[in-house]
Amino acid sequence: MRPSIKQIASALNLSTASVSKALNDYPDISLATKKIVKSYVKKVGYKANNQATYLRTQKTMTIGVILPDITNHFFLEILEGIMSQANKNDYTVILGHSKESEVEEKKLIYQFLQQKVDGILMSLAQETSKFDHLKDVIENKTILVLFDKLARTINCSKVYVDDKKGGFKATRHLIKKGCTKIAHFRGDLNPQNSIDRYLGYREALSFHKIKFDPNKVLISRKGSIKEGYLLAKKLYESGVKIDGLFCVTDMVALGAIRFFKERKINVPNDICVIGFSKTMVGNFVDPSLSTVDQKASKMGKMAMKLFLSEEKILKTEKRLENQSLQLKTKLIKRESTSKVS
Amino acid sequence: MRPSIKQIASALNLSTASVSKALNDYPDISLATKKIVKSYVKKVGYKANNQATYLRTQKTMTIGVILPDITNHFFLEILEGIMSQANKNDYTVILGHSKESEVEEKKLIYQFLQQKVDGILMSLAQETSKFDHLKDVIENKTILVLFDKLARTINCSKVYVDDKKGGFKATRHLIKKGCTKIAHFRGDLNPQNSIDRYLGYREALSFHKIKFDPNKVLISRKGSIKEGYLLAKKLYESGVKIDGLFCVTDMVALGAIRFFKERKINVPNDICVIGFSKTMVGNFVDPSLSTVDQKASKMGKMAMKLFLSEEKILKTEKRLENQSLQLKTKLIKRESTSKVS
DNA sequence: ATAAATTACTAAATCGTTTTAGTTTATCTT
DNA sequence: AAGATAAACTAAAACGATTTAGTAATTTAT
Repeated sequence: MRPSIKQIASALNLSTASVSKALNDYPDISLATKKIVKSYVKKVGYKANNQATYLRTQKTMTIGVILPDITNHFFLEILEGIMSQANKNDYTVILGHSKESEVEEKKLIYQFLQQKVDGILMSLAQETSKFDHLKDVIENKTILVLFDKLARTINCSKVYVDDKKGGFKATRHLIKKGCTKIAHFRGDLNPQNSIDRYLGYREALSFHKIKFDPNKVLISRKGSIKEGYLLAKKLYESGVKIDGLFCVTDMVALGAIRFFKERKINVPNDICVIGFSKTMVGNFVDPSLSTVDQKASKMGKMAMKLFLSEEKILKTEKRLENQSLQLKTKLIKRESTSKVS
Repeated sequence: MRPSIKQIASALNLSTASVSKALNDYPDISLATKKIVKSYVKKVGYKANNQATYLRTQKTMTIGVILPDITNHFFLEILEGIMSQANKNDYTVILGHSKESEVEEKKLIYQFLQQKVDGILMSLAQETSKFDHLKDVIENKTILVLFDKLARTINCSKVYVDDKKGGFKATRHLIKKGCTKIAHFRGDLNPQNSIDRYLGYREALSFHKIKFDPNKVLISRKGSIKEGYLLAKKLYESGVKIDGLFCVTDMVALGAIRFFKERKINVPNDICVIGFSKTMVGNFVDPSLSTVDQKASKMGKMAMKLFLSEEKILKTEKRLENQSLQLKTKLIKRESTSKVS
């Protein structure tokens, strides 16, 4: 077992206070003893016990991360971004998986508060509609950073993507490829993201003087492949003719493409299809899927950076001061829209 | 801020000892006071401070999980399995990402030991060749459970897949489809997994009286899509004719298929291809990829269960007693081998 | 009626650190 | 040379829980 400060102190004929101070570079310890302590500590492999340290400092050097869907590559890239930044700054990451459930999300938050994490970085579950648990985080003087799916009304740091502009870019891309009858499979009404993408779609249409047709807009609630397939089928059977399709997520787009393939409708020549999110799969399917990159990894990195800067302010000024950050999207052109117009 | 036991004690005119005992159902506290304490605690929302509790109990109720590649869906399914079990048993999961690097792996282990996790569940990085850090885990009386990529010589709990049988099944499947000239893109020499898959391949060949041809075996070091592509090219240009291909991972298989597509070689009719691991993508590509399912989620679940049973023994008998578990694989037949023989 | 046993509590130590408020010794002023 | 200052340490309290050993009040046994 690793030695404690007490054992080190008695081995070096010093008080525990001096050992602790030497290790933390207090000015009232002589350079000579600092050297002795540090070299001895290195020799025996002493490491401070984090839990004990917390008791005095109230800092655990851990953050809690809650993801709504751990199997979604988008969130994993975010996680990757968070973790690499966390590591650099000696933070440990506790992971929670809300499975898009509000109940699980709440449980995780209270578990994390009990673990005394220094901050919680999270994306809200689809379901989540009440935000009391988020307020509790702030009331516990724990830093809260929301990313991707967030609550506008909560007063905390936020990182999100300019979905409207993203929707605009996707739609404009289809228009530039010569599409004039562009459908949109939008997301549910609840999370702001899909509303914004829809608004971007509308804006691109009106910007290019294309008349908006509500019959070309269908709602996907779950954003699954299956739903994409079914919506494409529904649209096809309704007799509405299209030559372009912008889907709220890559998964929905993949489902739609699968349907078109079955009906021998050629993508991109008959219909151009574009998704949203740059999921991994999109690169491997045939045709490869054009999409809008949300820069997931950067999002994670930024979320962690916002946490760090808030932590700094909290330390010096004893108050939470938050900041918001909007990231730009990037159009990824691939085969599913590579029609020559 | 949440109240401490001290505040609760003084509010109820009790000692901190009695409050603590009441909450932990000690027999020397009357039922009446237990009721009073518990209802009061519920009212004010008291939750024990985990860090403080640890100091006496030496239990943090956290486990550390180290994954070599967080972007690999296989490991995420394992993580999912671990986390759902962990949640059920009130454990918190700390996540580490070794990025297939031995140095990072070591750093994470020592970070976790410092955090005083109750156990470490991990899969080794490709690179890892020395195991001193694993021994340190055990010496610190911390439970160690290895899964997937493991070190045979380390005395700890293990969950792994019967790779040899898996390789056998994959190869036999190709043979049943009528393939007689079966190539194998095997993994590197280091991790046991790829050796075993290779041995399964050999065994299936000899079982079906097909002569082994070393020219049909190529080594993939990184297991990437690109490498699969290059190996297929290399084999093709070497003039060796094949009608079946078993790849050490799905990624390698995808790369190979990409090459065959470019050369207008039809999969599965000209060459049947099968991968290993059941990654997500395999289901979406065209043709969809046959593979060997490693039951990742179950693996995670089992890893956590082994931890829990070891924890139980540790608590009662104060010693580490480990256990190993081998899981069966499952053949997933899809389009890439759907030739009619 | 007295000793023994039981019940229901509490005081205080403890876990491993950090930090405040001293204390001792040496050094500097004037 | 006496008082002030500075340097280099230490004692002890504190963080928030758990647990051992002990105590007072009540009940039981003889």
